[in-house]
Amino acid sequence: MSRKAKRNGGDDIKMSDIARHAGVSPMTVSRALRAPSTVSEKMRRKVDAAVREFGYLPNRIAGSLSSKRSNVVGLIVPSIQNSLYANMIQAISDVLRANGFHLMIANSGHRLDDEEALVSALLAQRVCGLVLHNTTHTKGVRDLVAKTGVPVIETGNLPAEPLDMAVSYSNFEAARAMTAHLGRLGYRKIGFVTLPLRDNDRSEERRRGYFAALKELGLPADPSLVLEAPGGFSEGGDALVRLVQTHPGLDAAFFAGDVLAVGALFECQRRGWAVPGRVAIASFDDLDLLRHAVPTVTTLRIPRHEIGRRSAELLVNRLLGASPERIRIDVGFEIVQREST
Amino acid sequence: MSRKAKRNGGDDIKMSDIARHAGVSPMTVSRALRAPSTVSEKMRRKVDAAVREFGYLPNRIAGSLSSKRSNVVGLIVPSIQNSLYANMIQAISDVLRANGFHLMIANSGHRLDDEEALVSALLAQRVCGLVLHNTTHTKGVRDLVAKTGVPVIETGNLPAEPLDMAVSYSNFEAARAMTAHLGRLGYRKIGFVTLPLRDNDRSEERRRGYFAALKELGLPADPSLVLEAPGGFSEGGDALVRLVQTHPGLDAAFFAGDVLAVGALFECQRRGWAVPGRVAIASFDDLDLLRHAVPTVTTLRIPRHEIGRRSAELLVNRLLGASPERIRIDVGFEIVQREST
DNA sequence: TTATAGGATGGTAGCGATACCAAGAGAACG
DNA sequence: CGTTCTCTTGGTATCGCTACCATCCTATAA
Repeated sequence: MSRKAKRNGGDDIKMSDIARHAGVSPMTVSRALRAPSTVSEKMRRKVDAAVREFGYLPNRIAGSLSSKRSNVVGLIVPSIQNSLYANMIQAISDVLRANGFHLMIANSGHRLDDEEALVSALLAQRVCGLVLHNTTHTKGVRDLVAKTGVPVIETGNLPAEPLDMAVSYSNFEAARAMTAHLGRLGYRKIGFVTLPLRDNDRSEERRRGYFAALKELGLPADPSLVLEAPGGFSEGGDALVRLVQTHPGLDAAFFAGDVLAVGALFECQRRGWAVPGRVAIASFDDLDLLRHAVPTVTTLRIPRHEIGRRSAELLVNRLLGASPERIRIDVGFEIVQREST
Repeated sequence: MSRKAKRNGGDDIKMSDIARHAGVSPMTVSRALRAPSTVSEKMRRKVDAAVREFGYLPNRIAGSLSSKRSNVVGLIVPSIQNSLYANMIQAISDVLRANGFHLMIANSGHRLDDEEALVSALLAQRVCGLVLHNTTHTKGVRDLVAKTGVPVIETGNLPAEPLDMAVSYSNFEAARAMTAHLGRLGYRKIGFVTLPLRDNDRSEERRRGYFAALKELGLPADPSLVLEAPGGFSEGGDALVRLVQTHPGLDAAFFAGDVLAVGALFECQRRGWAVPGRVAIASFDDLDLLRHAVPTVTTLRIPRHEIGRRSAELLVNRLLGASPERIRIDVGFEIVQREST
């Protein structure tokens, strides 16, 4: 009673069966299915008829082995449970599907070692391309990528030296721009709440951007204005409360994660703190929610969908024959000024 | 310059190479990797050394073809862009990974024809199991599943007659329970806002549940109290406003989608309508957001994570040898009474 | 000691498709 | 009318691994 027994529900029609029943050679069946234009009308009709009659499903595993070509792309995200990745995944999935590719998804849980294990596993499955939502990798990952030569897209941040291709925005620039924006609006005591920094280059970059902007604004860099919080609504609220308590003069808070920002906003509503009267709130990433909350929340719009789309397009082009070259695309970002600041 | 050329970054070490370098037969390598206990300590060490030296990655495509066994499970969801599926996907992904399986994800965009095309495609990839977030299928899907005999999990709703295995809650019962709950709280004019009904048995079931509850409560079934809205915050707000305008006596609104409910809540905040003073709001699905919004929102807690986990567990058990049997698991739901009602 | 079982290895034959080359059938040409 | 060229079609040899069976070796029993 192996898995095998289960898979064969008694059918398992193969190409040679179709060929026999259609009165043609297996090669003709193969061609009729993959490149109909190379086969005469008559043959194609015979094959199509037999395929329909038996409900034949070509075995892509065999096809891939034989052609040394696969149509599955691997994607590794830190967490599936995050709507921010969802937009990107959707876009990738759509572009791939339109080009006959499939998507294998795995999540690394923000752990670099797990990323390496997953890259290995996906490569063993012989994926034809890889999308990594991460730009710092273990040596193992770099070696594997180099050795196998699979096309790789890195995203989530703009690496100085991409493994292969990168499509992203700069977390550093985005955080800097938002902080500068707050400064321009007249805020002088700006708190910063970051997601965990460990194993996460994105968070680290954002924090650097925040400090860079403070410097440019001529504001003091006060480390006690920076709080690290795990994701979640409550954590955002808690962080804001702590900041306000330790810094009575705080006039704005920049949250490097949209859920944190919304959590903070709710906390303000609960406590009756006017936003932005008592404290201004700025967020990172344009969650739909932020446009509808009361007040609406100032944030950075990151073109997540575009990132996904362009990543998949680059990958597909390469798989379809484009010559390999290091590409680094900066999709940029946009500050969306709303009521909360 | 085929894709092939790209894939061979110059390496492509195969099992026989490892065997040669380790001074053993290919079969021993195969066994050392897949069932180390069937190989002597000495052999295993030789093999491991060679594997590490060359950075050998077994070719699972070849393995699958040869063994007629695959370790990839296919998942089809209506849309990836929905945090509600995200919880389930995460759970599935985790369980599968812990058992050495991988996940191929596709989205049907709520179109049954697309679902069929995807089932075909995934079956052609020879996935060893299928999870469908949908319980009404085309004949084509039913035939394919029957013919190939792949284990299938249906979820998203409790089908009367599952294709194979089903893990879900009852949309009908859930909607009925919430409507009854509102009735018990004393609300008498309860609006209902549903997601699009077309090709979506879940929405349809929820609506039936709403009407069933009204009947039990002895309340009139007024079709004009039911509004169909595409998903989205704005649509939720719009729907509520329309309901209130056409039914001045409306005292509660039940939204069959969490985003709609939150949109309505924001609209109330904007208009200064007290919730639940002016109108009570109830939601479907326990988005984290609802627990933190102001006011917190009464809703139905659907154990999405558990659904994913149990689905994957059932699948894995079957793949590991459990005998096939129709299984239908009702994971239930829970009413979470909060401030909004 | 010889017989016998059982565990560890190796050899061989596929898995179901595709690549590549050879062969046959017409069409176009001088 | 034969030759060359192009378009279709078919045969054969893999692709890289695993199933299955044969073989061998060592340990235990008789």
